[in-house]
Amino acid sequence: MPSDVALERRRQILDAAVRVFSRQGFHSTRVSDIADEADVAYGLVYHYFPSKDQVLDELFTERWSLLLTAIEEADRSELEPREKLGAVAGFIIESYRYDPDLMKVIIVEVTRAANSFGRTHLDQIDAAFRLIEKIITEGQASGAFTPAVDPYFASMSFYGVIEQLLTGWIFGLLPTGEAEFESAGDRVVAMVCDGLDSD
Amino acid sequence: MPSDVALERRRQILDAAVRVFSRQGFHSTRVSDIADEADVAYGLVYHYFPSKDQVLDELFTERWSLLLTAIEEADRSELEPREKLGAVAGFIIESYRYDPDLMKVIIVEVTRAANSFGRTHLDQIDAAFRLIEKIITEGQASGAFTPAVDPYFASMSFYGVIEQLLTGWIFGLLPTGEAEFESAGDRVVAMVCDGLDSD
Amino acid sequence: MPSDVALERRRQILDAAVRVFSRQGFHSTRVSDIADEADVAYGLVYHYFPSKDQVLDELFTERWSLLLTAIEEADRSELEPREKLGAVAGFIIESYRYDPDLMKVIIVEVTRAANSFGRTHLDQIDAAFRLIEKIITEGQASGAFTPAVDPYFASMSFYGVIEQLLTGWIFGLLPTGEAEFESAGDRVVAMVCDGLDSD
Amino acid sequence: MPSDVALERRRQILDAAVRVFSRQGFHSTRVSDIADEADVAYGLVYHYFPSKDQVLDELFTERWSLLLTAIEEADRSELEPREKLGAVAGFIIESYRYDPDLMKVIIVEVTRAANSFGRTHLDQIDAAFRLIEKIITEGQASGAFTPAVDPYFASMSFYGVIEQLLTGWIFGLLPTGEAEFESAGDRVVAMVCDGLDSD
DNA sequence: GATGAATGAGATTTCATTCAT
DNA sequence: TATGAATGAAATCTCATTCAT
Repeated sequence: MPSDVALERRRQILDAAVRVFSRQGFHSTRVSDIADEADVAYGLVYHYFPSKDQVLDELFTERWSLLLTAIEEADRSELEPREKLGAVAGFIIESYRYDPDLMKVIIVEVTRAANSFGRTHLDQIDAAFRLIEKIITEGQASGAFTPAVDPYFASMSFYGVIEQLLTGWIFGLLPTGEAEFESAGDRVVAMVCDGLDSD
Repeated sequence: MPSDVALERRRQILDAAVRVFSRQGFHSTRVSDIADEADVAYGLVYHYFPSKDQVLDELFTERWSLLLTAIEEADRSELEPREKLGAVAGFIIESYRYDPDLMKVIIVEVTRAANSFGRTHLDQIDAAFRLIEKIITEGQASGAFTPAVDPYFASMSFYGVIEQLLTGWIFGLLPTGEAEFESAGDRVVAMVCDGLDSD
Repeated sequence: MPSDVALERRRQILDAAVRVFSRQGFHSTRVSDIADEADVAYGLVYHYFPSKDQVLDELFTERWSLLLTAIEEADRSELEPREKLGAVAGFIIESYRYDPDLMKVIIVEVTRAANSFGRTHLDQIDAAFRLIEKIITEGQASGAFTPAVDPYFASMSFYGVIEQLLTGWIFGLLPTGEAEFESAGDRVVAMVCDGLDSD
Repeated sequence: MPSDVALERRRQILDAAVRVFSRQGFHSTRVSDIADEADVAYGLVYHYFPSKDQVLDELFTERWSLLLTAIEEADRSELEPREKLGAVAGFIIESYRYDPDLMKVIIVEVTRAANSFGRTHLDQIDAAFRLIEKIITEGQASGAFTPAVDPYFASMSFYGVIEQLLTGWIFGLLPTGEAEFESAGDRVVAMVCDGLDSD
């Protein structure tokens, strides 16, 4: 039963880790950087986490489980299929708006890291794709979505568009700002649902 | 004027690097691993490349410039806009089919590596997005594509779908095989151009 | 004037330390291991002992002073010289029978540790050799023992045989059991006093 | 096929390790101490040895295998049983005379280290006891030695006396010098074979 | 060109000890 | 007395890079 102050310290370290991982990347971050950023002693990081890897693992899992919950909720809602996708996109975009550093870390260090963290968390990552797939399958059943596309492929495409959007923001290739964040969800949904072709 | 045998050695080392980078990831790969895989002496790697980073840089640049050329060629062709996108997607998919290790390395180690190689090569990466954007802009001008979407955003979405497709293959989430490679380009184009919505 | 409960706690910690030192060796034992084994809080070890070294120091001194007393008593007794040596050997063997972990710690961590605890406690160690030497010298004076051997050398030899016996038990090279413990003292004395040669 | 210079470097490091292990003890020796003493760069130690432990392992095994060979040779010789024991004692004593640091390291860090190196090398250690046992058994068969003592116990006793002698030298409790080294073997044999009792 | 030994800066991790409560 | 969080000084080991041959 960890005390409140202990939980606070963990949070302090996790938050600091997000900032330095985001700034320097996981591999260029030394544990001492995390400790310095958190303004705690070196060893305290190891008091709370067994390893540097575990810090990232926890950051990822914490946030990703929220994402899974959000997709499940969208799926269970009374929304139209297209709106469900909008809710999912909106959640991810809001996550970025709220804590861009954390989302940057997740996208840069985990979801494509096929030889390290991505492999470790593959089940969790795929769980999101499966949940989105479910929304699409239901949309196809209801006639909202075309049956012509494989729903799992469509799920990955949808996620790919969102991740590329965030990547654009991270790299500074796409503009950020209130207006952008507001409209981004709709643009993603329009892109994926309406497609490029005219008419 | 490097001799033929020298060029062969360079190639030998680059090809070996692709294999080990793909297998272990860039950070887990030691220079000695590259040398061992290439069956050359340790120091020879440094005879041909100034650093381990440069090996990856060269692998990326070599392949990415082919991609840029391919997109330019597609753009200059007489194809319909939608077919031009199909040509681009097809080129990337063929690249993966031909040398999955190399494409894995590029996607895993470069295009999202916002704090290292992705940042270094951002201009080259963005150049691809700009070329694709051009195709889309022209498609909008000709009436083939809807003017409702921002062409640069559409370009990134298009690329995001392809990269996610390859990521699915890399992680083993999507099936690979002749049939899949054959149809993949069309599926990407259909996804991006027709969208999910029925009719 | 430490309270009874305080003395109990000290004992609890010392006894736990014996078990973990014996099991893992002094260097592989963390202070937290001692605390865990003793079922007390981490910091309490430092409440009772100034350092981890001091715990071992105290374990050694406590037991070794009993040994010194035992040898002195044997010397002061009315026994024959050979029987005095038997009493000394018997005491050490009984010590092992009674608390093999403690004797293991003493032999493994102290009496040969020429660069650490053995050096620190050299006076106490040598005091034992001197007392045994005294018994032998008296035996030589009384004609029981041959004057041909240097009594200090003989003392060390006698102790060396006993320590090797215990080492054999510790390593599992020599069998342990009631019968072995019962006969061991006589066998040591026979070895040292009668020698190997026949007749 | 390591080159001559490579073998020389290994030797240089091993010899330096003997000196620092002997001076400070294994646990108080940092790898940098070995490197400094050998006058080589830090990393070179790891170029030749996978770990600090392996350095000690090699030192022990190298010397101990010589001891095993020496005991085997003594056993195979035409000497009387008592003289065979003298040859064994003499070899160990000469080993100490020739390289006291190495023998100190072996006795202090290995042969009693029941939780670390002693356990690891138990088979090699016991092999020595078994070979000595064989000499004693043969002595009993020939009538030279009394059948009253268990030969394995006698073997350990014999070794215990020698190791205690060396321990005495190491601790400075027993005088060293040419005369002592010369006579030591005979004294050990006299002690073990003739015993303490007069006639 | 080719070799692989040599270098040493740093990274992670451990853990004895201190200290605030 | 008792607790366990906090500290930070090492220690081991890695490995990119250099260099002598």
